[in-house]
Amino acid sequence: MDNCETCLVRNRAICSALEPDELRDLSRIGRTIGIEKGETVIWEGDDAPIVANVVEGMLQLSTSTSDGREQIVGVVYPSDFIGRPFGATSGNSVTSLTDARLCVFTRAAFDRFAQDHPKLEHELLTRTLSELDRARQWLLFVGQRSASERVASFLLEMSRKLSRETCIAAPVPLDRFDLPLGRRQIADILGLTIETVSRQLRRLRDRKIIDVPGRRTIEIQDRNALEHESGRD
Amino acid sequence: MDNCETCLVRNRAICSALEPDELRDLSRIGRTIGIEKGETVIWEGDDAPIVANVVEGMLQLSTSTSDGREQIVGVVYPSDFIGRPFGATSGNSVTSLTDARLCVFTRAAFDRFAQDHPKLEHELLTRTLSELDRARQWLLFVGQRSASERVASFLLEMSRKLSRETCIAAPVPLDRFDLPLGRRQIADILGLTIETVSRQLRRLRDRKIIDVPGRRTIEIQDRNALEHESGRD
DNA sequence: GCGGTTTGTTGATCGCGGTCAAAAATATTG
DNA sequence: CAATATTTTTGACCGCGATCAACAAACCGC
Repeated sequence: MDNCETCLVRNRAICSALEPDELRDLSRIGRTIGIEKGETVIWEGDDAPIVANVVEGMLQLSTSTSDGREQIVGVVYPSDFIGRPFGATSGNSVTSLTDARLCVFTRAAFDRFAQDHPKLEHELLTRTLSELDRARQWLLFVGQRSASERVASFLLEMSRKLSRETCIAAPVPLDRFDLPLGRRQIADILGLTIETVSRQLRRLRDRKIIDVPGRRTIEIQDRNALEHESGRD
Repeated sequence: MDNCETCLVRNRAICSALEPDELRDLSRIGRTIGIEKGETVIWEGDDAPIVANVVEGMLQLSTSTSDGREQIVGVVYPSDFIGRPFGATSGNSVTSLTDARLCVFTRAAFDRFAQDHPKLEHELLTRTLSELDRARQWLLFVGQRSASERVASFLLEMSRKLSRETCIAAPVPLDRFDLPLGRRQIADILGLTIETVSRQLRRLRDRKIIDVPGRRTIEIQDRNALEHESGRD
């Protein structure tokens, strides 16, 4: 791998559990790759040969029923870990929503490395436990939230995530930002149709809670109202 | 703890990763308790002081929104592990759906034990990864399945689970069984109302796919048709 | 600039499953 | 066993969000 010292997610990814010399060993078995929007890096049901850290970008995890319906089961951001170590086949596909960069390892090499480094395994365990909690939060979202709540929550989440990425020191949510996703992708993530997303955005605009000057630009005009709409998570 | 050698889940719970002497050490810090139907053993948001193996019975994991709506995010069976080790607060409540028996540990003692036994941690990690997959399957269920698919899947699942419990050697699904749950609980698990569950059961009965001789008794008359209704998972 | 394509918006309609209300079946108690 | 409480079934109705269809706007190559 190129250079862990300058890595954007050095302190937030699983690597943070390792000492400098261990990190060097790990870096020997990995490499970073760039992937472009829309690419699928792991296929559901496959005995996926890789695992990876997300360095940059935004990817979706999706599962589908035998008759073709698809459900987004999660979204991952920089410093998140993707793939299924330790033998089992991956239960979901991983597709990039934006251009992205990953720090990938062959699963075999990663598994071996993990077995020898309990600290890494422990870190992976706590992360997986958190991931499980997030998945269950998502369940609440999909199972209980109305369309308007979903759209409002989504906008707030994006406002947070986008500020985070640009400036680590000051995670102040942005009131104006460009969506990195199209309506189709937003709709998929929220489990709605693009028409419903569009209508909800218009409703929020009519009520002067947000403004949508360009199709991809969002300006939050009344944050409190938006939080209220979201069901105050 | 009383007696790990005769424990019903000795070979299926996390304990299976341990050698006899290690198991003895673990057993020193745990104890089995009986709980009755409806009891909540872990509260959402609490800094839950315990973790446990399920020995007998069936429990639900649930999360709720700030405004009171509740979502069942999982169901656990014998040999499953519950609770949140390593410090974080529990993201969901755990409530027994039937009378149950748990093998409980204080979280502090369990955490310490796990740190000293990487094998146990590894086992816990692989289980948590599987649990994550199950949660994401559940997401698909809640997000995409129609009421009839949900009810059909549920009946098939119960038919499998109930046979498993009675006879480990021959996991042949039962065609006739008593539901351990009332309509209210079934509805909660499936994310439906009791009325809808009732109507779907009647629809299946009318079509001679199942029979419901007593309110809690189910007899599967046409398993293929039922599988077809379930969307063939 | 202009056609063509993709992406997003708006409108009309429909169906699933929720809600409310009441009846029926079953459990529980004295 | 009657009397009450609880659980389940059934019916009537309604609203949210999907679907289908048409239109508008941005993007693209030339």
